[in-house]
Amino acid sequence: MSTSFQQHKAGDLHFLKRLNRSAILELVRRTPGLTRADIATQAQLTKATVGTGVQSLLNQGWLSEGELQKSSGGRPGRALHLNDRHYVMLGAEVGVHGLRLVACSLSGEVLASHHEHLVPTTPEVTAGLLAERLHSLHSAPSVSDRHCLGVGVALPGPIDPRKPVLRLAPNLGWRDIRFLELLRPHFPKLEGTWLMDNEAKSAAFGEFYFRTGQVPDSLVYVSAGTGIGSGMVEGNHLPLLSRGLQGLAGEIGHTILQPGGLYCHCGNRGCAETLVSGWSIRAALGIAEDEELVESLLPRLQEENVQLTLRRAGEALGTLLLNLHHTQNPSELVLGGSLVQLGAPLLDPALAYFKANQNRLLGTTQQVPLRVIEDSTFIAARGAAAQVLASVIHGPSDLI
Amino acid sequence: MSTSFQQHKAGDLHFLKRLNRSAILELVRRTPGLTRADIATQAQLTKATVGTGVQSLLNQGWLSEGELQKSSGGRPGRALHLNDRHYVMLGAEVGVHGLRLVACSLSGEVLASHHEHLVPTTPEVTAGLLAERLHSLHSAPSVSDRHCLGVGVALPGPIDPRKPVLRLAPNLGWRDIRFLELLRPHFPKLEGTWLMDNEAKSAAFGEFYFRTGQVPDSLVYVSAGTGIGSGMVEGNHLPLLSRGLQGLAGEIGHTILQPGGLYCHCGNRGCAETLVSGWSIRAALGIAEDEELVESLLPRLQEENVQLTLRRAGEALGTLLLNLHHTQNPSELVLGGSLVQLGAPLLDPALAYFKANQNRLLGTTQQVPLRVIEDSTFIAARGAAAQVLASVIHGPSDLI
DNA sequence: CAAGTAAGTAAATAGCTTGAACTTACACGC
DNA sequence: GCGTGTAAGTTCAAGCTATTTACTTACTTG
Repeated sequence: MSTSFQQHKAGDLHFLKRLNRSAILELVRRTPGLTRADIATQAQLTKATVGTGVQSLLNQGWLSEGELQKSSGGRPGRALHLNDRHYVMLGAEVGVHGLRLVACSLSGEVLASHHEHLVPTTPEVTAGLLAERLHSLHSAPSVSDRHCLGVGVALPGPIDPRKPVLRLAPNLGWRDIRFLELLRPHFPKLEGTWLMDNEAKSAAFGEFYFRTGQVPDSLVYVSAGTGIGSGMVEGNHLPLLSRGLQGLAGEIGHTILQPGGLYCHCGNRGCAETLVSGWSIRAALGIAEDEELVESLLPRLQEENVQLTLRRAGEALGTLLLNLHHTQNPSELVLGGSLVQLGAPLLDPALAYFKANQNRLLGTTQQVPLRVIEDSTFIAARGAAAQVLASVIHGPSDLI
Repeated sequence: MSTSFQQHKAGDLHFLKRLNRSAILELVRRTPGLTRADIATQAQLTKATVGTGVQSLLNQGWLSEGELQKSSGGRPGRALHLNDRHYVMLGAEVGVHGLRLVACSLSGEVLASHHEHLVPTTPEVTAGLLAERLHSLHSAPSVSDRHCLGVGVALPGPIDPRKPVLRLAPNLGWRDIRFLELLRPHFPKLEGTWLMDNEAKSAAFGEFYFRTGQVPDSLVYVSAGTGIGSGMVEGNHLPLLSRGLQGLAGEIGHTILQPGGLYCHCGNRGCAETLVSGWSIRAALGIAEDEELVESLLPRLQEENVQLTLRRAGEALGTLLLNLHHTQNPSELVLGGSLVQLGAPLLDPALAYFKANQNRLLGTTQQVPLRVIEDSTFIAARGAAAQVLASVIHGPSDLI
């Protein structure tokens, strides 16, 4: 269960037709307002092919026609946009501290959302509750009249790359859970794509896929919360999300930053998470599990030991970012997760370290764009919805 | 200049035809001995399409027919193989200590090779010498009667992902070199693909692309020599080699393993290369630049300080491997480079650390295959040749 | 030796993109 | 206000590719 679409080795005429439809849709998605003529130029197709392709996408509710462009001497072209009123994707995140749900339009706009706190419990109970909330969201006023493309679920742990199994979620206490199998029976009628993925990977995918205009070649999302994870997306036309052999790609919280350092819950020594993570900050400052970490720390940011702890964690985070820079060198880095809300005491040392050291090797002045997401509440859920959309556009669906 | 082929967003009938030819060729390449019927099943094409496709590939010298398969009740199928006698690719590596060249058949067999030592000099002189050697290789008895698909060059530094520029080769003292532009004028007649890439990436690509039978989903090659670099390849049908925004993907020698540690030549502190690399071992043991590192160390392996130095370097190497495991989690790790020749004193601690700690997080017993290449003299050059082949098969060539 | 089975080939058919001609729609100059 | 120029978008016959169906080939089994 993933977003690595069958690289369709070969195909027939129907396959070619679908490929061209996908290409047209992707072009308009990435560059809203394109005319048929623009598409023909960019996709290397003839006007005729684009014309019929666009017509069928209009009929099926994927695209809508907009205003006329300004003429540049001849007949003005008609702008094309995503039809943002016909389809909807549902996305959800099962986090350590609660459930987050969104209903998304094709362009990534959040039509409706829901967030509730939840103490970690069994997969079955969680699935039941999530199903209930999904049903509510699906019947919300702005959602219920749309065709639903599917449901994506983001989970806090590594996913098997070959089958939809959550291998481990240390902070939920789950292991080898086929979460979709618990969820689907609650939706006997809802057709469409069902998928699940790691939360950092879903978030990375969403941040990449819903981008319009200048799209980066690759993007890494770093999720800093109870644990630290990352996801990398790459490849413009057919975005690829690496999972790795065991789904461990992006488990950067368990890269070693301090050989011989403190013991991590995984059993290794000196993991990044022993230096920067929700749990290590709790441990350093003696904050109990049942207290909200961010809420209890925000009033205490002036305390000296809090400042010191966060500065050290921030330096480790900066090192982690630099190591990603020298391992995957993404075109854009995005930093999210609940720890971001701790603000400057944590982030300033991290960003300062990264900015000061990223160009040492090449000696250039080009800075890798690094974006900090202040409120990442719904980022992973929205990313899971993006994965649903991508699986429909690039996958074997006959909706296109 | 790279191996990220235009993801041909869309296409016409001719494009589809070419796609199917490529798919057939790739299938036979990966699984020699396949029959037309097998191909039809695996590529989801009809017998008729496969028949005409195979015929055209036979005519063009890509495939050859082999023996009849054993019948399973009906007419036996005829085995298909790569025609390993018609084409040739040239690959070269410009290393810190010399030039390595190979001529490769389609299956990756080295038909002829050449290795010579060379003290670092200017790009122009190097290109002139390499051109001379390439000419010799091209006119070697087993090579000259074949059609040459092109030339690939592997270089010891990061390559710009958008244009064929070697941005930096610290150990050669080069910066921003358009090496192909120095090389091509020496070959007024030789048509075909010309490309250059980082040596670890070329090596990774070759190890992945020439594999037959069970092909891993992804592969990381770690090149341990004067510096430390890596390359990752992913995606079975259309192998993708990530370079990153600035070509820094795989510069794992400059990931920080020891915050606040020794200064690296890049200006940062605690880079992996300060702990494990040709130059850091030289520095630790006082071996001069003009001595061959491996040759001078092999007789001294019993010395206590040598053992200690190599053990510490080995532990750092093990950490590096573990960090790759938790960042990219490749299906297979391959370790090459000149330092491998130092053998057990360096490798044992590295492999032991990696094996002991790779499964802590998931708690499984599945071991990631880790292959050590004893003699990696021609690995990168052969990989560059593989990239030439891939660019012909997947690129816009009309040879297929 | 006949029947059965599966691989591979040949010819007619269906479906997609193309190319060229055509229509539409605006801008510009007089 | 009108004619000309330019470019967007549409229409339809033509060309090309994969498929479908029927057929031939070639070996195994009873």
